[in-house]
Amino acid sequence: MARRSDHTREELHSMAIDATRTIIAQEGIEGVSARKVAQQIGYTVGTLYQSFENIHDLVLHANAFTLSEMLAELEVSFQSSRDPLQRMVKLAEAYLRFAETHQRQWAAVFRHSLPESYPMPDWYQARIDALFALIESGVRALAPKRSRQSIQGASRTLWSGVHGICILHTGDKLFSNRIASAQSLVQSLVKHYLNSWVAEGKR
Amino acid sequence: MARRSDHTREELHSMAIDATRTIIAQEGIEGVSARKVAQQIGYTVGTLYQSFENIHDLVLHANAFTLSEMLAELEVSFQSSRDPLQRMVKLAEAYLRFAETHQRQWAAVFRHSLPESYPMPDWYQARIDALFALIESGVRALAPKRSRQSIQGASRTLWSGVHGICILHTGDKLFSNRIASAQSLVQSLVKHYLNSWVAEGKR
DNA sequence: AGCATAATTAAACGTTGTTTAATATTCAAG
DNA sequence: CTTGAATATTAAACAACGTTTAATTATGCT
Repeated sequence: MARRSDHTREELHSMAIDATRTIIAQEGIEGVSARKVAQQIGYTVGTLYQSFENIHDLVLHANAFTLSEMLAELEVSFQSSRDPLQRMVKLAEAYLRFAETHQRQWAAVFRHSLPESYPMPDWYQARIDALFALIESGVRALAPKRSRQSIQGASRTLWSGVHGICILHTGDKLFSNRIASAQSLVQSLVKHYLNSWVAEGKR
Repeated sequence: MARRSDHTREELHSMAIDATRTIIAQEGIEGVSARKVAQQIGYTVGTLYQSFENIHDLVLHANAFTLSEMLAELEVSFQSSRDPLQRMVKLAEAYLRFAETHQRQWAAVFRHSLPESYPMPDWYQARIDALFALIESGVRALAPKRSRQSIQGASRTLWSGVHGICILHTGDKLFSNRIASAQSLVQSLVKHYLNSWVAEGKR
């Protein structure tokens, strides 16, 4: 039996999250189970339930980690270009690249649905907000004069679109990418949408 | 015990699909289970497994039904306007409206992931192809001179975008729609993207 | 009527998330 | 130190899940 002095509560917590992330990376989110995680960290399920409310809580923590990783990469890409439009293209490409590189982790984030009885925690929502804040700042640079509402709308429209391409690209096989690579789709979307949206603002 | 003369194989098949659709509509795809479906049609699980390979097969049939319903509605909307651009806007709006109206059914279609050991059946893929064919025909009307490749790319880009908006809207985790309605996002996406894409073809 | 065929069921298996009571460990007070 | 309260950990249980099995029941054919 593992002794309680072997690991602190905090250590246990992060060990479980790490194990969950490993399982997701190897088998996808469907492969995650309380028993499997427990076994991987050398404890039993009961101990796991001392650190996490339920399995959703655990997966949510693993997914939050993924979101943070992604945000870090996006921020690097964001800085990689000075031209505002090019910056948005780079950002979208980085988003797609992350989805491709960390397919299962990324899928876990956006496929995992929690029961309506279990509302999304604030600390998790904060990650998503940070993501959209980055996008909005990029869009704002393209049209500094436009209203906050307008910028928010364009950001959400654009990023929903980028997100949609990533979903249909990585997850399902809605289209074979022999015709057009996902990257070219993303480029097409960002350039054309922002092109017309910026022009609208100058009319 | 239900007698086998009570219902033909075909009746059983469609009874099970109907029951599945009802459960999805009421409780979402998470509420579907073999036992629940079996009980609702007055048989036991074993009988269900005589009509369907596994639970994925059953859900797939229910989802195919949903896709057909959606396609029918989209076709009506497609005809509702003569102007090619307006037609695409209507099409996208109809897609969003369906996603809103049949939230759980629509979510079931796009959240259900089948194991990689179980490839998507042709009859299911055919539904998706029909959907994209409709979209492509609308895009082609906007730029008849452009290459098949180009039209396919634009169609997929655009519809991935529309799809993404619907996902983030109905899941409504990502943004509160008090700023901009999903409908306005969809309109914005379709108009601006096609605007610039069509212009590019005329350069 | 009787036999073969097929449909249906009840029961089982292994898995899941979660809870429970019992046990083991820690920590503080005497 | 020892004892006792507090807590961590475990093993076992529960209900529900997908799926398979053997046994039973209904059908169709000769």
